Amino acid sequence: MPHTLSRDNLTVTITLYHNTIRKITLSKARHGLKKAENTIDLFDDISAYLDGERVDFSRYSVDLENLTDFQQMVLNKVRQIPYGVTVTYGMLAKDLQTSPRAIGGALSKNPAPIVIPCHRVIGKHGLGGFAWGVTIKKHLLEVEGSIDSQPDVLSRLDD
DNA sequence: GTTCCGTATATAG
DNA sequence: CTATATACGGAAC
Repeated sequence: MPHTLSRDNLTVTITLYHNTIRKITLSKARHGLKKAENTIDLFDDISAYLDGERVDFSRYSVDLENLTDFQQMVLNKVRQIPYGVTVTYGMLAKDLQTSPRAIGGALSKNPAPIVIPCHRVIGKHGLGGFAWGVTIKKHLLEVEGSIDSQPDVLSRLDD
């Protein structure tokens, strides 16, 4: 049974298994949906994060069991990217001896956005993709001060 | 600005 | 195994 937190036009749902994060999904909040069950620590951390606090999510464990070795390698690497820092798909590819497309493919399987900060991986030219919509990716980067903040990003665009 | 190709990985048939 | 699809990058036009 997933927990839901909704604020700032952003809805976060979290599925836990014991003390491990199974899945996190992000979406634009729909009208009328704004109940928050802040029953776990992670919600406090995510809420603080969305307030612009420099939160460290490294203490949380994420279930990567059903991913390939390659995908786990990429995601574990991405967890090491510090707050407010962005790298490109190409930089990670060079580091891991693979191709930028392969990096993107692995990131698209990220089960826990924010906790595993795949939004900090961007294209050399544009933002790149984001499984939950590039608008949300842009929002997260603005929260961290990585790109210039613009008013009400999430309600401006669709996906 | 566009289009096209090389690349690595995953998935479907 | 072959074909197809990618959250890319770079060259060429």
